Amino acid sequence: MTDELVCRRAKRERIRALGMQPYAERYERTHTPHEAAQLADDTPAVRIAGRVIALRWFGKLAFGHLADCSGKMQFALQRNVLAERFKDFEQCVDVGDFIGIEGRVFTTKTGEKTIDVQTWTFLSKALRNLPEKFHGMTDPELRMRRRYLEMITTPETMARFRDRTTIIRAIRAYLDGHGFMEIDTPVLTNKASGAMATPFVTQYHALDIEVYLRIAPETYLKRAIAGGFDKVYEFARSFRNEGIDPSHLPDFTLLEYYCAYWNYEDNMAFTERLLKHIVHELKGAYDVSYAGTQISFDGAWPRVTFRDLILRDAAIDIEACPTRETLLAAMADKNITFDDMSVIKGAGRATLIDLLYKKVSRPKLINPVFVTQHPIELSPLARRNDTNPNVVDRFQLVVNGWEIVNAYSELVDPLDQAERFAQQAAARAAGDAEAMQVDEDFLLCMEYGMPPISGWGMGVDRVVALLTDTHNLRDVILFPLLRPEA
RNA sequence: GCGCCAUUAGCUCAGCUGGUAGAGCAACUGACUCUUAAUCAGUGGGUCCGAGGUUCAAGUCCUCGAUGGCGCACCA
Repeated sequence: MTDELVCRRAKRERIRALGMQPYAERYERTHTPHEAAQLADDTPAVRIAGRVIALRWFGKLAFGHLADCSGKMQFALQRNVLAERFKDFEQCVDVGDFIGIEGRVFTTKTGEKTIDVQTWTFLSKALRNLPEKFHGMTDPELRMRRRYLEMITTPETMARFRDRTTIIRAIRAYLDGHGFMEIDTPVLTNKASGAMATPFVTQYHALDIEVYLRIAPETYLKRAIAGGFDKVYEFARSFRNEGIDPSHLPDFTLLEYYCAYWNYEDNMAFTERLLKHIVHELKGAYDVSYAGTQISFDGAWPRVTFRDLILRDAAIDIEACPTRETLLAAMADKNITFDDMSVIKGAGRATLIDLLYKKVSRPKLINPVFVTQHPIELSPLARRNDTNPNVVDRFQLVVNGWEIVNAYSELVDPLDQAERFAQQAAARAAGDAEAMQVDEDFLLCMEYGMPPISGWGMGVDRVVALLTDTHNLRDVILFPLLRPEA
């Protein structure tokens, strides 16, 4: 054990010996530190509580700061005011401890509002030192493993998580204000459906079955529409058994909503209004700076089809390439290659289109753009376009090269849905772990009838990262998953 | 999964071509009634990520492993 640990444990006993409780039960506050720092001089009997984050001793005088989530306030201890209790403080209180203080407000020579402590109460002993105050914590592993320390030492971190809550509240308020109803659907499910992703699997002992953590709430929210609700949403914590990187988490917040009688164009219009509102609520403007580039949410957001986008960026017309082979030939003709060419080996035409899009187009989409009319093979739950049966009525909102929103006119034709599931099942049998599982229960629901629907999924963590200029999704969630410490 | 990089005191980091383990902050002792990265004097603190290897000698070089970061791939 280090010196510090030994010493702090000894102080914990000294606190008891002096008749105090090292872990007190409660403390009656009159103000937060932030509020108290606004009070007029000579306001008496101000009581605040918090963590001691700094202490400076001058023999018979000491200054320190007490902080809570509202902010911090300076306090002064004087021996000629506190008498014996001055020495007790010196012997018992360390940076990191929680204390309550009561005193009178004054302003120091340097102009800082300060509480002249008349009495103090020990609240809770910290047995470990806080990280160094000047550099704070920079080791990314420690910052994530002990996020609470980063929160204490880094105000920007606190601000970021406050912004996250502000954004989520604003979204919720907007949806509630537009007639949507927040509902809850299962996390443990029989079928991992609603997206193409590898699920987490676990065992449910009571029913003796395998269950899947949801990868998306989609099919349940649609069941709720079938049941008669016309506008529903859920902030759905979803789980995907895939890699962790700066834009992917195994455990992330997927907001989905569904609205009866809308098509994807109604949905696009609403999406644009919703997101502009959120950006403005948080930033007070429509411009956002991200990693040094300016992103503008202002003006009407462009809408471009998959076909036009690839035509523009790669000079390939995907409609003129109806097969995998013709498309590969066109790509070869334009000298389009991938770092790892093995990815195109087993890829069908639709997957190739998707790869092409991610390679040549998506990284260029910085300001918000709606990308529409995706290949049908990539969209097993989306409604087929009425004029072109090879594409679906779908859009993705792309910002900063990230897919933020994925939406479509929902497929509500049970026979078409059954066919799409069959295609997915075939792909799955052929070894595609991410192909969708057949969800008979969802099909049954659809057979009883669903109205026209358009719905939507949004990566909340990505939106928060974008609006807070955060470059790794693990820094917009408080406690990311890491391997256990050795 | 693959590649590159990192890991030294509680925290932030130095430690060159191999030669007795260092600093700042934090801690401890003392001085100090207006400081705020307080200051000054002194003291203690190390499984140099782990296991092997090369060498007279390894924090340093080599191999394997652990954890983390970044990039690639998969994916929102």
